[in-house]
Amino acid sequence: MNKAALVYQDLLQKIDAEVYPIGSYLPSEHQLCELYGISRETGRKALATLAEDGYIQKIRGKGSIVIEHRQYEFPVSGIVSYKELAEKLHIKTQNIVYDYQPDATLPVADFTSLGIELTEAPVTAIKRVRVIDGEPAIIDKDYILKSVVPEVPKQAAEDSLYAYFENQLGLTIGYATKEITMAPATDEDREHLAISKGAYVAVVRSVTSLTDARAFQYTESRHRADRFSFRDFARRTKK
Amino acid sequence: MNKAALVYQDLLQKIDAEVYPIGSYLPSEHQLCELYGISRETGRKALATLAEDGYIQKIRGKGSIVIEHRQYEFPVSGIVSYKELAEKLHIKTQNIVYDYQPDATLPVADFTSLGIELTEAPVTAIKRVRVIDGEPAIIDKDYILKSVVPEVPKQAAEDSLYAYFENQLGLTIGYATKEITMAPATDEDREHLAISKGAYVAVVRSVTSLTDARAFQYTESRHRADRFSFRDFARRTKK
DNA sequence: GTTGACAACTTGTCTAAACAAGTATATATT
DNA sequence: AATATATACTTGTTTAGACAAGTTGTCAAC
Repeated sequence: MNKAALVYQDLLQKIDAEVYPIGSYLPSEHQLCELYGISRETGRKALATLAEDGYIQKIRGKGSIVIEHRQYEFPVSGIVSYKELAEKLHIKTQNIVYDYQPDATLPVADFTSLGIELTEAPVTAIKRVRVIDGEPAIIDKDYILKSVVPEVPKQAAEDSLYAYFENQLGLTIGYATKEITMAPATDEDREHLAISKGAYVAVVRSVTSLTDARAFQYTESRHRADRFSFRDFARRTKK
Repeated sequence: MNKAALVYQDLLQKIDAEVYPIGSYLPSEHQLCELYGISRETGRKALATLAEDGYIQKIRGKGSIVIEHRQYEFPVSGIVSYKELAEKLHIKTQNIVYDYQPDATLPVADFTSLGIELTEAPVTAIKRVRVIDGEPAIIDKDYILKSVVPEVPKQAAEDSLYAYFENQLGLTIGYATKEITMAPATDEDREHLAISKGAYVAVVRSVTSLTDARAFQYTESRHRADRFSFRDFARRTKK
């Protein structure tokens, strides 16, 4: 890990431990240089990341003040795998694969020189129910491009897809785009989420890409309304 | 504006104009130095911001590739004022203030040395209906701390609160935390949003702070389910 | 007491340089 | 033909320094 990331971690840990409580100021950039034996720019990078993640607010002429930061809330926030979150929050969760299609196809947008073209691409299609504290809360429908991941063992889906991609295959996830909407529950939703007729679900559609910019996974998550929560931190930027 | 921001804008404009289409590479960092007469670190800052905002993906050893970027979708994304979004998307919108309380109070969390204390703080309370293309779509309930903004004219609420804070008062908005949940529609929702019994609404609660880290505004937005959409771009970070 | 200038802090911006590390291509070797 | 190697690109990390600009307290002048 690089120096800036190490300083970031150390400062974050001290913020969590209230060595630097909410409302207090972190050491100045010059002090960070001496404390950690780093250059100012390196310290500034650590501070910039803390600001980006919503832990501090930098104030010119004054310093970096620790601001209130709400922890991750289940189940959608940033791009963290379901299992990582569950472990972080010490929640009992279960993963039931109720549909597994190793040889399906999916229409995929292809960016050719002249506009967008739709082509049928081979995918592995997986449907899962996420059970939280004994109650079914989320349906996940995953479609994984075979051109990037030739096969996805059923066992990987029952455990953690992210762990399989990153630890087993050595792929590195880069970024994802997400869209959240609301929709009336379908028959499939009602069956697996145990909800009544006329109820609504939160639908989260996302496309995940690797660090080399290859999009390889499309996911549709359907959440029970009473269990759904999404938290976000945004900065006002004038550009 | 600083050099990095100027380069950011110029590159972004060229991405939009497809001088650098999706899938192509931007000029290398060394080339940016010559093109814009800047140092490498300055160019890297522009690129880092483009990556943060989801326009490019940097690949070590290769370059910065332009990736697909979905435009803002109405109505919640980042921290942009309602009016700014409406103008950007050329949407006909109307702003009806149906409740205006210049002298209300709100329980506010106070972070003392020993835990959190709730105190009643004087606020201006405003309730508005956002009408999009002739249809009521959102209810906004705003509570603005009088200790920061002594008074909010009704006219400002009918126009744009952000414009009033930033242009009239010279305040600079820094950041906001948001939480999205779903809830059954209340009588108030049904009355102003013209929806039927048993329907659901998307609830967006947010706290907005200034750049000096003073939280000064609490907002609860209630969206008609069929009009609600939220888009997000997230990077996978290993820390 | 109030004001104003100053000094000493803070963060913001920008530069030039060096080295590490990943990618791609041409070239020589087998 | 296949393989290894050199090398010329790319981005990633880190440093040391300079100057700009916002904040705060001190102190002299009024």
